[in-house]
Amino acid sequence: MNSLHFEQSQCPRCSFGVFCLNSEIIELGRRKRHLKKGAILHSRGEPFKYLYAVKQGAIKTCDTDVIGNELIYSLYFKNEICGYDAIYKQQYFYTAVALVDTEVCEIAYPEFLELLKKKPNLLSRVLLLMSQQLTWGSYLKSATAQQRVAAFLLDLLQRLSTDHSASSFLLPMTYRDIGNYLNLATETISRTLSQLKKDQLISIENKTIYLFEKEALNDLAEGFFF
Amino acid sequence: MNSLHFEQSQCPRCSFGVFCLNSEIIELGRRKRHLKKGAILHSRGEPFKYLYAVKQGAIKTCDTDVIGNELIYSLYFKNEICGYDAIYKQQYFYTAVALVDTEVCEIAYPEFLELLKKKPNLLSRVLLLMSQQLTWGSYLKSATAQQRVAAFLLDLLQRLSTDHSASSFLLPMTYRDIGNYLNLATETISRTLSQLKKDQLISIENKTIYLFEKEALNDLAEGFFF
DNA sequence: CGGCGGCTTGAAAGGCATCAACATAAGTGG
DNA sequence: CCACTTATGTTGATGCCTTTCAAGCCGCCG
Repeated sequence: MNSLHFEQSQCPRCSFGVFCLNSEIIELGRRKRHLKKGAILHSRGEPFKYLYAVKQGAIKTCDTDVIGNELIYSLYFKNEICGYDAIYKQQYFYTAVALVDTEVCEIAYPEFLELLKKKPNLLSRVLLLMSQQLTWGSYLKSATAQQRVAAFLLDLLQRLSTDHSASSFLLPMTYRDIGNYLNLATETISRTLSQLKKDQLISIENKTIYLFEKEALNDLAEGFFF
Repeated sequence: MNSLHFEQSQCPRCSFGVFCLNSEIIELGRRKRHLKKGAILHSRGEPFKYLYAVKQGAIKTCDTDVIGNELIYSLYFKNEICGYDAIYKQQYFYTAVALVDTEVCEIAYPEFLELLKKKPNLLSRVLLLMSQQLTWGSYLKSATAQQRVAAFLLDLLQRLSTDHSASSFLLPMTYRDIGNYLNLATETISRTLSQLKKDQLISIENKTIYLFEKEALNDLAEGFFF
């Protein structure tokens, strides 16, 4: 689909995908943190020190509004880097929480920056990946619940599966989380997924979601993918 | 408010704000383009060649869905850089259109990258500004029309005014554009603004919007600013 | 086994979209 | 400069989608 997938297979030694270049980053990110489900990686407003590379599991960045509702701003899965948004204010912009048991690598920003200055190839890749994050969640602008859910499913499939032909993934979050991410009530998520099941586009067993009709889902999502 | 405003005054010779460093960028961006209101800067899917620094005016990046409705993904004003999202796919992710008569500078990406490799200080700044763009539009996740409109007004005030104490700005777009950006109907924008006028929080003369009660607006916006 | 969180389904309420009509402003051509 | 045309903004009435509230079921973990 794009250049990223090709390059992800380059380095079999770690899970950093394109971000790994001659293992420098591995050295930088050698300090691992293990987070239990629900554990806080960092809180909003804390001084920014580390980027975090997700090696296993899933992270949400979120915030709670005045009424106490949670809003999820971004999701980060395996091989994705979390924390770029904190560079600007030198504070974490959101609170980051583990959605499931998760393993991350700390990447100290000053060292990261030094490395970028020394390694031009790495710089190109980092800009590439930051650019990618600017395009994330574009489907959140779509109007109806069905559009957003369909696009979300295709997004997750792409980001959670290792090979292109995959058509199922393990959902690493609750319906409430999905709702908080898509700006929809939990009940709406449930109802929309039920409808998609009834229409034979997907099936769900426990936490595994199968996407039978990716083309049809993409039509519903108004062509955000493919 | 943050480090950015301080540094914006460093270079009086151009409008690049923090992005300007010892004038290298000026050299890179010396090719200007003048766009009439409504003119297309680039279309979705075109090969990515240039970043664009907005020197005057305003740019929207948008797309039209299946039904023909326009969706606006980002807005770029004076001193802001447009096009980072195209790095990832090496194609422009959205169509960019001038909202008013606009002047931009072309920055060829290969040269830009070379310059970054040579100038570490510039690199830090670029990462800072890309980081900032990751935080843009976070208020689009808020629930009600009033919240989104209030946050939008504060956002525009901050980005369109040169000094902190300003409390008015010239709206460089139509209500339809605002609606397409906030995912609200034109009529809803009109009604919401009318209500804010009635509540004495703002006033509007022609295209100039005055924000009398920034604190109150911020309360409505659920604290996205200040 | 009990309790709690997560999921499902129904009914009702509310906010925003849509449609329509009109008012006003902006742009165009004579 | 004015008349005409088009785009933009305003206001009201109606309907629909999603939220909210409520009740019940299921699965998981202590």
